[in-house]
Amino acid sequence: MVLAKALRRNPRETAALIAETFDGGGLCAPPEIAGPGFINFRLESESLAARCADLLGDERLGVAPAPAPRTVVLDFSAPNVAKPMHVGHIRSTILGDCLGRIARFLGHRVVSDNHIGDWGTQFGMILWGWKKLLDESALASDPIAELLRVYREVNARAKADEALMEECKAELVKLQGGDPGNLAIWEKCVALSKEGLQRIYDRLDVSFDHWFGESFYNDRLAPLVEELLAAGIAEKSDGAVCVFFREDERLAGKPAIVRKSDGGFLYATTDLATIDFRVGELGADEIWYVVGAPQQLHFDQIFAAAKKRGQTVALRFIPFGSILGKDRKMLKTRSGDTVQLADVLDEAVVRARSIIEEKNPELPEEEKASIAEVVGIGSVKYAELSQFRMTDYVFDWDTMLSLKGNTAPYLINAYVRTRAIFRRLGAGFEPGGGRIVLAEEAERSLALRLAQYAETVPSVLDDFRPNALASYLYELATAYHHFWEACPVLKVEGDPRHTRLALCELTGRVLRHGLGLLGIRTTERM
RNA sequence: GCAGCCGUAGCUCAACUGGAUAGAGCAUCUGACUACGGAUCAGAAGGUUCGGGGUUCGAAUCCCUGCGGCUGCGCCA
Repeated sequence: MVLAKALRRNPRETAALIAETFDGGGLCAPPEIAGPGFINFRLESESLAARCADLLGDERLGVAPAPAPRTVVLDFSAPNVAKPMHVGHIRSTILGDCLGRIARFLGHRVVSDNHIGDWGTQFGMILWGWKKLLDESALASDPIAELLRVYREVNARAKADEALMEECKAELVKLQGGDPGNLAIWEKCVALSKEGLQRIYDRLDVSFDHWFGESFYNDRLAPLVEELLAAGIAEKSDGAVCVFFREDERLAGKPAIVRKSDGGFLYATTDLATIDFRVGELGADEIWYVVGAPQQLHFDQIFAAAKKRGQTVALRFIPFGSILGKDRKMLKTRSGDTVQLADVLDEAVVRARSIIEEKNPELPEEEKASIAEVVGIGSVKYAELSQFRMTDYVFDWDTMLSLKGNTAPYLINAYVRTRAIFRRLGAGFEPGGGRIVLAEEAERSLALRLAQYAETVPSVLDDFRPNALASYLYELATAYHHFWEACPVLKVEGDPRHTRLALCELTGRVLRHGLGLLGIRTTERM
């Protein structure tokens, strides 16, 4: 129909012409024309069966590597130092990690860089609090919690006390001026925070190639601003240095400030310096920013400024919406605080554990614990990845840990069932154990689904939609359950048995692999 | 005020970027089992895709407009 439109011809006639001249070469039956001009190709069972046999021998499960691999610097997670990660960081961390896994699998060179907020105004308050409010023993037992307590308290006090706010600013100025005492405290804070963050990343199975935080760029900022001024890209305005975008209708009234009137720099400055570094030192062809949607304007400005400087690197902003509570407001605890990521993970594991306890109490303790970890963390990740990143979504334990529907437990369970067959069989899959003959409709539709993995995985990167992969896996699991109901495996013999074992084996592999691309582990039992 | 994102079943979400009768899950109702793991499956019901125009063979999707929600808008990050 697209072709007919371009040729300005009748869609049905065009379709008929194509259908007549098409030679399926044995792959599929003669095409049929339907509706306003659709052409339906029906795969022959033999070619579909041959495809399954190929997939069984293919570690990549049919997914072709990208024809033109790129070097992608992936900017995600990026929490602030001395503040705990809260649920808002969940999306960036999980989405970014997943996109990195998929890009790597497709053959791209992915350099993940955790651009942590380890420099900035918040350190004025932290330094003041460190000196006046710090509880050393609390710091020793739980550094992150103590840093948070201090930060919150100073923040609350400073809001109501202008003199205190000035003292905080003075501490910041000392730090920025290189005061040894403040620098030492700052370094200690950063080190402690990194340890705490790493523990969460370990649990999430997320890792980074680099942690080039904001402070890494400190001595590159002044020269950058001078260069911008010299090139006529930036200009002075009310004492500050700004980049204006007068030629751009949308950004015309919204300059990016790269140096404050007091001489300080801002995150726009850092972000521009960061682009230089990533292109120059990391060899980036593309930079992907997995950052919340509210930062849209900021990235529009940064990208426009980079373009003015002649940067040709492909800059991609990958925004996402907010996580809401059941009241449809930003997720908060009962006491009104932001919800901490570590608490979310703990609760997910506890809830998963109690479900396992109920369903399968006879499993060994140790196995129960590890299953609970996989299912709990997997559920949190899957809830995130299974929906379109831009929609604000409602955080709901019962939905994400449900054993039914589009959830991690359902998918992991489907995988477990594929393994159960072979456990019962007492042996692994034997590729030479017979012929694959797709006789039943449930076998055919499952095989078709399996063959579609090849096209589903690359499509995720078209618009950065992991939910497309999630939804494929869910449909695969559903197809497998239909097959399971309709086609007994171990009660038949010969080719039907081999065919069904092959389908179980392939389904298991695709589920495990696909969940792996989402950053979710599987278990053999649950 | 200006800009961005969003608005789909009672609820939570899809819809391969312009295609066929808009699909799932939850909740509701009806069925199947002494089960190769029922942690399952079959079925029913549920819709003016926020309203109104437009573009075309064809619109949830693109354009215009109104309404509603969220977010951002020169010296925080």
